[in-house]
Amino acid sequence: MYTLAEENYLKAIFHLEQEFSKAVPTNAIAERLEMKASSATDMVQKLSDKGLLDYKKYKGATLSKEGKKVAASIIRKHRLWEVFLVEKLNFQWDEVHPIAEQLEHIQSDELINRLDAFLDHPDYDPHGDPIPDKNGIIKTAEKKLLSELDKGQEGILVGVRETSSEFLQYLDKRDIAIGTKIRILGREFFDGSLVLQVRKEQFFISKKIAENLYIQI
Amino acid sequence: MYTLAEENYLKAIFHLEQEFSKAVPTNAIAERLEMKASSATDMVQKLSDKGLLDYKKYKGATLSKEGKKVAASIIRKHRLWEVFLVEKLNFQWDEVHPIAEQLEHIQSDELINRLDAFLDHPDYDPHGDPIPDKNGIIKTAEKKLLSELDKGQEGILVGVRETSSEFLQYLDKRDIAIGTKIRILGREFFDGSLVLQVRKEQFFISKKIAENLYIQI
DNA sequence: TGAATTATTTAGTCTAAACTAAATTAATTA
DNA sequence: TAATTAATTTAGTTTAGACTAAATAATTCA
Repeated sequence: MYTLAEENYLKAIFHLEQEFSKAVPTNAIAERLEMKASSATDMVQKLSDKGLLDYKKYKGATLSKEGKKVAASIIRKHRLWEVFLVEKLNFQWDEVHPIAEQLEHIQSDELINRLDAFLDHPDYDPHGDPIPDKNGIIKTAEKKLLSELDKGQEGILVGVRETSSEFLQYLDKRDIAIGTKIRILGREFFDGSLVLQVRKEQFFISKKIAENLYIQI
Repeated sequence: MYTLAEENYLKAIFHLEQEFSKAVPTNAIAERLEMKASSATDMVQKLSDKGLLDYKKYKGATLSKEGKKVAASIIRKHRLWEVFLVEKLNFQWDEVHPIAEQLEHIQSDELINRLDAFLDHPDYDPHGDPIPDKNGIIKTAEKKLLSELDKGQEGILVGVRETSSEFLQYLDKRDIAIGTKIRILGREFFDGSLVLQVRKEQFFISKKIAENLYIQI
């Protein structure tokens, strides 16, 4: 088994690999985990020695097969617990992250299998993120950022990139949730802001908001 | 907040206080936690400095008011999670302890309050142990060890002292569970063994078994 | 391209929480 | 009660995982 610190590093590197689509700099890892760069270097070297990631000095780190497996299992646990918190305990979707952040480290395969069954084998967490299966396979749905759509296009909100309370409450306030249909009525070139049609209403949203909403067309 | 180690010490001392009904020797704490005596001494001194327990060198430790509160809250969490595991995830009562041992350290009052409500505010865990309320109050039911009953007496099994898998499975095999009615048909003075009536059947049980079953008359 | 800047690593320190071995206090027994 | 044994504490060590400061490598830009 792995320590809490090790698990947090593996998870962070997993997420960062997707952003970078290449080896992740130690600095990025440190920043993500709110630690000093030297701490990240230390841990990356340790995880590399353990075979959980491939690392060349000054070149950044990538997860090994085993590292990916561990990271995916932590993410699976995190997202299943989020579903539990929202579906069963009636938490709001903006409240669950910090609690799932703790629950994801509970060690028991049996527990997770049973939780998965209890929740009816969900495919997505409350933010629209896919839940890896037992083997760590993540189904990646076809989706685009709202900011990439053209005028006239429409689609369904299937996920959010940001998960801060502020952002999620912004959406709640406007009754925009996973599953909401959105059409682009217009776009402002100067600042990238958009005019949307949602149900019978029109919304103005900034580029920053549009860059944090995933749409399936 | 308290560290995992601190929480484990407080919980252990809480339980040991009930066995000793006086200050708990550091050695007993070390034994319970499977650590060396010197480690227990260190931690006891630290917790004493923090005001979580009263401790005089060579005299053992007792929980302070604050220490009791913290310990009770951990035990509350442990027992609520056990109910969840058995009632919702269909675990057997002999499987839940090690998982609850991890879950009890999750920090979120909101989570525990909602879990409590989701479970319909249970009063007892699957082993018959009372669940402390939010304020740490534990309702202690009137109960006796089966080994203390006289011939002819009868009562309901309301709890178990041992919670090892072996013991709980011993009971499962004989269909003895919390709520089962038990009558003492006879007792052997030589070895303290008992003859019981359970439903239509007779059981012979050893003194050791009888000393681990709590009965309400 | 070479100097300046930025990123990364190395070396050494700190703390929590365990340990071993030695010292000390308390309890037991001859 | 004195001597022996048992319980407990103290002193010093170890490890994980953080840190700071200094050194080194990579990148950028004049």
